[in-house]
Amino acid sequence: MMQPAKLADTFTRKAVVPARAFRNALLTAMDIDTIRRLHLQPVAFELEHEIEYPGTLIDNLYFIEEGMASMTTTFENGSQVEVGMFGYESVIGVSALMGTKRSLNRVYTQIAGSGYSAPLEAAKAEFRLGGLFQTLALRYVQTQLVQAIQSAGCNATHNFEQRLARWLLICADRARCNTFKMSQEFLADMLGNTRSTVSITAAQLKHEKLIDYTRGVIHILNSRGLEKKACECYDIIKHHLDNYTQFDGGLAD
Amino acid sequence: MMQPAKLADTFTRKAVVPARAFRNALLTAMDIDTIRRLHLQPVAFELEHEIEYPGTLIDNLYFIEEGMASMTTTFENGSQVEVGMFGYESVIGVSALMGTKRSLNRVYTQIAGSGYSAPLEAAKAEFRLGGLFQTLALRYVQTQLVQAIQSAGCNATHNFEQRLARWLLICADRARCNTFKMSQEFLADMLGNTRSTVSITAAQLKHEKLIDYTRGVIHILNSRGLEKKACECYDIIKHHLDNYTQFDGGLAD
DNA sequence: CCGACTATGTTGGGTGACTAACATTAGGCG
DNA sequence: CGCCTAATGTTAGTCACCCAACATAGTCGG
Repeated sequence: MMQPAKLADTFTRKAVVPARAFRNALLTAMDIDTIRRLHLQPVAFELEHEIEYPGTLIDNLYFIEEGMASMTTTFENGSQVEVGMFGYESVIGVSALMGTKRSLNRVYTQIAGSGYSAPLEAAKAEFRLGGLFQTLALRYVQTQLVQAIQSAGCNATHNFEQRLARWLLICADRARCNTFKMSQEFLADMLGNTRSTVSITAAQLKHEKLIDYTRGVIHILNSRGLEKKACECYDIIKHHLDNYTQFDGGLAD
Repeated sequence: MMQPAKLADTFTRKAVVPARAFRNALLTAMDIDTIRRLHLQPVAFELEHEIEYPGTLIDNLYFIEEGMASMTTTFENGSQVEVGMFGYESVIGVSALMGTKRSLNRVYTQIAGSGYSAPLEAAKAEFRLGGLFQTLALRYVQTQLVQAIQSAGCNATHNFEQRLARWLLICADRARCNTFKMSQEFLADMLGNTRSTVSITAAQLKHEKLIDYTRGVIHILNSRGLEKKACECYDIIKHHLDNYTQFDGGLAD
């Protein structure tokens, strides 16, 4: 009832609808019975909407279909750094399945979009069954771990241009969109650098016609070229994010 | 038979031995039946022994009782950075329970010690039961994620002295030992900096009587003082590593 | 006791990024 | 249309750290 017209049919008429009616990678990989047991509710993610906040009880899992969200840590000195990105491939709140009741980091919408929520209890019950949902959730956690590990190394070794290029590419991949609203101030925060540094580096990329931007709207013009600027971390993270729902020839081998 | 005298009794005589005969936090938290089903075998971890290597099939889980191991990523430019530490609180190879068949990162012994191995199949079977072992393993994965996330942010914002102090403290905690063999060259590799930087910073800490060292042996003289030098990341990581096996008043609340 | 080696100290020059200003421009809005 | 504000450009001075090289000093095997 609260679902968009087409998807509502999936539930109310109990039609055998192909799972790919979903735009979220995890939901797409699940069978219709699992989906039904998750009691999904459509959600809109408005810009800057806070999906998780440190110390708050996790009561829902969120599956993003459109848009992008960031996970950040805030330090005592006030600086915040992004430590994970969530797009259509993601489920937010899995740490609640891992034994943590409260959010550890802030997660909030960077690119407005939509998705579904699932009550934590339903998700937990489904997880306990040990079936496909558990398998997928665990594989996603593993993917998140890969992201964090790679970021840790990347932040310690790669220069700002490489990291900026990587960030833009991953963002575009997660949001399935080459244009997004995002000020330089914002990018500086995400990458843990200053705005003046962003300004200089972004200008360089713009000059090389790899990206374009004006007043808070970034456009990726040449992803191939940008990939050459980015560090290897992009390929590694992308590979995991793209393939973790695949069971043949994928990451499990 | 391959087990040390005292522990061998635990198995062969089927005596009701308190779980705290173990020195590993996870094993300590498990009941004797679970332990038995894991088919543990004692292992010695010699210095620089490679426990995991990227691309290699994971066929055992390892529980460290004494000593310390590091997980590192190696980049195309040849530099390697540490992205996780394993001590008595750890189990190595959990990613195999999460759906990855092959190691993604290198894990090797930094401080020689000992522990137990469990055949992957036994561990998987136990995990599938959905009992205490699954709960603990998942909570440990969550802990690893916290470590990686915190490191990612830390590497992006905190200076070298803070990170060195943090590293030394965590190392000492993991190995339950204030003295360990570790050259400055090595520390430089772990922290993704150069040896000359380590030399200067370590000399400073030595001058302030917080640590002492000679030719590859580091001694922590004043952990309190060192904590003041370290960034907040130390407290956060320590808190998770120390408490994740606790079910009351711990992290789950 | 003597190399040889390993671990540490030290330095000078270079650079990427920071801080803290101030300058400029594009859009939104009345 | 013109003001206001948010976004971006730019600069000078500074700092942390890198690189590469060389200096020194314990330690170990012969």
